[in-house]
Amino acid sequence: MSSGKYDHQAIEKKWQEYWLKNKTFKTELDRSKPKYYVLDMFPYPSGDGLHVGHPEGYTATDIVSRYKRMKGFNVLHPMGWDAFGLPAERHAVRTGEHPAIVTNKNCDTFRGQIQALGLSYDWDREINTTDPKYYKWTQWIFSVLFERGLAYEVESPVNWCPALCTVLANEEVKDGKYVETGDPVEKRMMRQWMLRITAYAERLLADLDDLDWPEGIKAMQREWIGRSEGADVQFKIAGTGDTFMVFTTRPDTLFGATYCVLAPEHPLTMKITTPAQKDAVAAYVEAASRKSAQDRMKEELKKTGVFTGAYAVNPVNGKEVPIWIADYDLAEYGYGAIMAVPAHDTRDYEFAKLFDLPIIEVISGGDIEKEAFTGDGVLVNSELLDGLRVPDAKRKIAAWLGERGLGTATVNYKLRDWLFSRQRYWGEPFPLIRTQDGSMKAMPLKDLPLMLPELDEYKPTADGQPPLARATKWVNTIDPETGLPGTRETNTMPQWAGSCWYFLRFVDANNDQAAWSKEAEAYWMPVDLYVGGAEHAVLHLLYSRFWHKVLFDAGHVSTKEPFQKLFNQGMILAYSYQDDNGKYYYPKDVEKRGDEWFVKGTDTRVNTQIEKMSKSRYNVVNPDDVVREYGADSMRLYEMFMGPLDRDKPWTDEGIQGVHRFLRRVWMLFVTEEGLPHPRIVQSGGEPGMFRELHKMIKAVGNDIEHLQFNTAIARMMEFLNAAVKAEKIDAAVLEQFVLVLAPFAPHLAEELWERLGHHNTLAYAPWPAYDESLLVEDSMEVPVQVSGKLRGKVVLPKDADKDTILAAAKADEKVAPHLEGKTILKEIYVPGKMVNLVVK
RNA sequence: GGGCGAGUGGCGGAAUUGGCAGACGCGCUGGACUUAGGAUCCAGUACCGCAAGGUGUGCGGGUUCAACUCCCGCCUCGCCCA
Repeated sequence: MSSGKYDHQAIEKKWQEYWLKNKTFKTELDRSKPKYYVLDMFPYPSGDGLHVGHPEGYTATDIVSRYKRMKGFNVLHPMGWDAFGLPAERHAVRTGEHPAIVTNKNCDTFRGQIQALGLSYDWDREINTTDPKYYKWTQWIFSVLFERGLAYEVESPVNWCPALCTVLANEEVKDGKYVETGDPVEKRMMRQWMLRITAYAERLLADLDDLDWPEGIKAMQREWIGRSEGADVQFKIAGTGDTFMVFTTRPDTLFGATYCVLAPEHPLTMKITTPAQKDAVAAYVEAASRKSAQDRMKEELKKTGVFTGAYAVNPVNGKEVPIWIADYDLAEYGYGAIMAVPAHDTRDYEFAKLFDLPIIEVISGGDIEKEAFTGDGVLVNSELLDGLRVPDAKRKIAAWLGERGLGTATVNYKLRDWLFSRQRYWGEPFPLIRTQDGSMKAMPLKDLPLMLPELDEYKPTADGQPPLARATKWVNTIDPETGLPGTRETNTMPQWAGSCWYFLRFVDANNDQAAWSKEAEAYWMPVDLYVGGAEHAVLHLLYSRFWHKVLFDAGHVSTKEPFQKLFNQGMILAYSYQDDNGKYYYPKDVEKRGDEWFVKGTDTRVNTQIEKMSKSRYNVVNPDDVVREYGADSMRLYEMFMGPLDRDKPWTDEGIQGVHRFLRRVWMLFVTEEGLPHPRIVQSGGEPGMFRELHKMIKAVGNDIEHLQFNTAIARMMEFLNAAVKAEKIDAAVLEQFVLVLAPFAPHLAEELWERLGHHNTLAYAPWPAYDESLLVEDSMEVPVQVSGKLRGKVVLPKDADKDTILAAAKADEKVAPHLEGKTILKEIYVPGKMVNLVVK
């Protein structure tokens, strides 16, 4: 490396090897230092390799990690693989190859790509959710849940995806399709494992308050949990002994209930339907079973329903009201039955208008001829409630119902229990044995892990059972404790399981006695900074919080929440090029002529737009190419310089050239064309102004890193460089400190320059430079002068000039004076050091 | 319909508490050095205007000596929930 060129490939290879060989970023438990735990959402290692979106969050956390190390923190910064998942299983079904083989290959690819970015992970803590040494503990945590009564089996309507031969959680289904693949999803009754997350609804909601998370994410979780206060009210079915329960947030409007609605899945639906209505109701139920919950909510706009012929008795006044079946009432919410008060509920109002059902006003204040009135008002037509306002009426009617055993005040949640089983091979087996007498028990820790059996084929069986059913020897086992024959569960856990606790494994990743030690957990937890995409706003973050709280209750962890501060990086978008027929073109195949874009060498005009990167849009940027051409330091710097971390922003090739140029200019600040130390570096003296530039920059960059504002931090370094290249001579101490400030951002280049400045050890643990506030003060100040709010001139004065001096100078300024001519000064405002404003008439 | 977020030059974006709008970078224009430039360096670059000056942070109002920033009413886009 004797040449004077900035050879990013050689420099980056050299330092990446150095860091790995010397285990520079290996972290030990060290109580003499304050800890800082910085975590990335670990990736699913797909066959496509890393995407430029991944390094965005990873670079941000890496900068924070490197900065915190220099600030004297003991930093835990680990990486691993969320490696169970469908693509590997599909590959196995196709090829017969064990999914572990392709999974491990993909992990190797990801690791290599991540190491090529110079990220400072402690690779001794790498984890892989598919490793039996890892999933042993996932199974153990499941048994903790099981033993605490939080896991149960149920026969329930599930989202069945025929294309995948598996069920999906509600959260994974949108618009009747699997969100990941777009395959259609239908309803089917199946035996399933559920986790009782609803038991934690209240705490999952309440504990959000103390977290340093984006408000939007907290709002989404609150929305998802969906707490509402109201009452359970019992309705009788006229002429029979049957009753059904409804939950309502508006028991005060009971006197306005003019009909009831049962969900198509409600157990009474067919039972109460009169013979005349049987056919219509049956057809309706059948049609509803084909739609997903999301579809049904969407279709509220065009409401549908059918009359059962039966009537319910309103418990408050004994009036009979018709019972309808409609799919705007979902079986999964509340009791699958509602009382409808069209006068005061928008959806009920629309339904009543459509089917010509009566509308009775019970709260005055609106105009129910026109629309439902949902606001507060005074009760009318409600006997004992007349004259009360809504909140008082709610209290009174709840008490009234309670006294008569007709209802109770209750809290209801939208959150449902978590459907926790999948009909797949490539997931964690449930550590359970069902013995002949039908009882179920969790396997003891000493018998874990329960390994996945080897199979000849990974397809579901011919009769539709999950792939694990093929392993008959594995399924039919002997309970080692009782010696009785038993069977194993053939479902596996969903992909969320491994990611629900991986942050805990990182604190003690190689422990084979326990999932983690108490000491390590107490020292490292909670995660101080967790960075990832907003797409995990609800699912992963809610599931992890739930497991963490269970582990907290069981005494296994010491904090009630896992992630103290959360930050969501934005998406990296890219330009795409599409002709009028919708066909996409690669960026290399289009060119700009004037203001328009064309397919190269043709007259085919293309439209440009900024979109999410995807293979089908031909606009994916491959990080390997970027690293090869510009280097990892340029890649890191560019992704941080593009804009605020939390915002979506488009990738441009010119942009990365800009930061690459910056790094090259930094190189040339230190190294001559011959590869020698630049003569501007002097041991003493040098341009005195550079000290102030340096200290200004140190202060600004440190502050920006603390606030995750990397784009402005980089701008500050660019300003410093612009000043430095103009200086004849610069003190070596100034440049040395500049290298340290640059190090978290462009660590390879910084290490190389640090070595060339005569150091023999890595700068990873060199102290972050301190800035001297007294050096930041300028001797003179420039004060802008406004006349009636308009900028007219500027005066330069010694920094200790007093108000009178400044005002006098302002009035005398040659640019300002003409604007005062012939006017009266009404007011003189001086904001110290900032501004003069002379208000004239 | 509700909640959250965003809207600033040709482009990405800056602007601690209201105090010089456009930092920094890209692009573009002109120039220097060059066989060459996609290297490097210098100068310029919000808009209108020859200039003096005027106008400008999605739109319309308001508060203030002073508003990208605060308040009221709208518009557009994104996400989430209905």
